[in-house]
Amino acid sequence: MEEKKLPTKEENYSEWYNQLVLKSELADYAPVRGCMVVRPYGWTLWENIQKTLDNRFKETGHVNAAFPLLIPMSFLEKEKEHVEGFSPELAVVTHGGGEKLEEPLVVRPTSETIIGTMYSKWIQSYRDLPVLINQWGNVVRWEMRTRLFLRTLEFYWQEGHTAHATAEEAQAETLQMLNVYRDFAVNEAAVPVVPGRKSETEKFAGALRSYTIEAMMGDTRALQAGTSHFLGQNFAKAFDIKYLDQSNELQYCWTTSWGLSTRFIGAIIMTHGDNQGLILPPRLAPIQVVIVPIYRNDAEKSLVMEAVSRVSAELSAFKIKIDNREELTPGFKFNDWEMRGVPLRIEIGPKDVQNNSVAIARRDVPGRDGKSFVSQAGLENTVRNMLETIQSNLLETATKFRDDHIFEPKDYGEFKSIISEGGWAYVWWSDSIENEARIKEETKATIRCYPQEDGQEEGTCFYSGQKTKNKVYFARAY
RNA sequence: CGGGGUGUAGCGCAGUCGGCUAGCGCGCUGCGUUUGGGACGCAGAGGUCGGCGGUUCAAGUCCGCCCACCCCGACCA
Repeated sequence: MEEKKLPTKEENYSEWYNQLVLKSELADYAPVRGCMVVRPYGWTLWENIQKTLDNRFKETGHVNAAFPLLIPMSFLEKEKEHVEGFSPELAVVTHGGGEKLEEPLVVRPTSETIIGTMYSKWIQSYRDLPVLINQWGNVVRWEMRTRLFLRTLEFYWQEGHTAHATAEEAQAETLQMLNVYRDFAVNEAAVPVVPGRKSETEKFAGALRSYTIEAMMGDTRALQAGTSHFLGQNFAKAFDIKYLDQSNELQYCWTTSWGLSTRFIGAIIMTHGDNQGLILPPRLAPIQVVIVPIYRNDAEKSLVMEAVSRVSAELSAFKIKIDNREELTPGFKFNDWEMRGVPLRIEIGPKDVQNNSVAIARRDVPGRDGKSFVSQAGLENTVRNMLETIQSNLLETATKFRDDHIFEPKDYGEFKSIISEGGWAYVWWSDSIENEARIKEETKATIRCYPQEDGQEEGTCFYSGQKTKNKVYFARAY
């Protein structure tokens, strides 16, 4: 069974990641370079992410809508920084219906421009505000180097676009949605993240301020797992989004945008996966419990299957899968479902029927230690408790891993060895675009975020030696 | 776009000082035995050797051009 074996995580991280995505049947390569086919197992995971996030969006007053895939080129050109930021990675449609188009259309890389255009029509009065709309969809960015889930030419995401009467309200929305992402990452995906503000160089093209949740992957590299942008009045002015306020004066709106993509699936894989394969957080897993029946002959089979259907009925509150494939041995199935990250496995064999028990194995605890025998009585509670234990254990393990790899270097020498040996540097930093660029050039590390605004304490910048109130995380990133 | 690498069965590969009918492992199909940690036996199916051109009695193998993909950089959610 050479084919099912994964490269080890430690020896070849990217190969491990790639094989894991392919073999667990989350995704496959598409016949177009850099594009990805999300397979049913992966898409179900994405749907669970969607449902969870969508609920949070609704709870915070947002509604969903759909905007076009194709955007006139001129729309993008209305905001200078925006078009400069995105033009290198645009896919452009030049022909339609067999004829050359008068104006080329771009396949949306993000929808600020088309949504802004619509908002300028829809918004007239302060009574129309705020507008709180989200869109689930796909976008295309012509990236040079791609990687399944992490960076593909086409990806699936949600993008929220809101318009407000005041800067304060828009800023509050930006931070609220950042917090929705943070909460989702930590409490649903068990991915510990550092929320914070992006540096000037790293911010979104056209934004006044960008915020991010940064996650640490199993190789200690950082991943931007979700972003929320305060766009100020940049897009409102470019797209003429204006309203009459209560004193009958014309004002520009303040807008925000925020997004989280299928990249987050990559974050889950790289945060929790081990040498055995995926480990999916119970709250998002497409299959939470797999039941593997074990029998030697028809007599045993009918006894066992009878118990299996009783147990599965008992567990109807969970997402369960009965693996009744006849042609495969139990041992094979154990490994198969472990590779695909199913949090709990229940084995039911003749002995269990006799003892009114089941064998239950935790994916997050490798080997025999994770396996125990429990009574069929009260199984629903047992399973619920174990899933919760797994969920919190994953978060705990990932948080410890992250914290163990964050260091506070005193000087640039220490900084360089931390970055090259694998870790994040948490340092005092006095803003300097030139110094930031030099550090990136020399170490490949970038500022991941400013975790706090307006710190009270003061320290000495590790690079320039100047006094500063800001601390930042530096890391190599995906 | 720079540097490196690979294209031979669904997947992973061997075969490359030209040579006769192109091979191995896994997977796939059928039958039988198996089944509590990646089962075994027997019998099968499956290939324009990435493409085009050249050299030769003879090309998967040598030469030229092209194409695709992967890895490392610059760019990015």
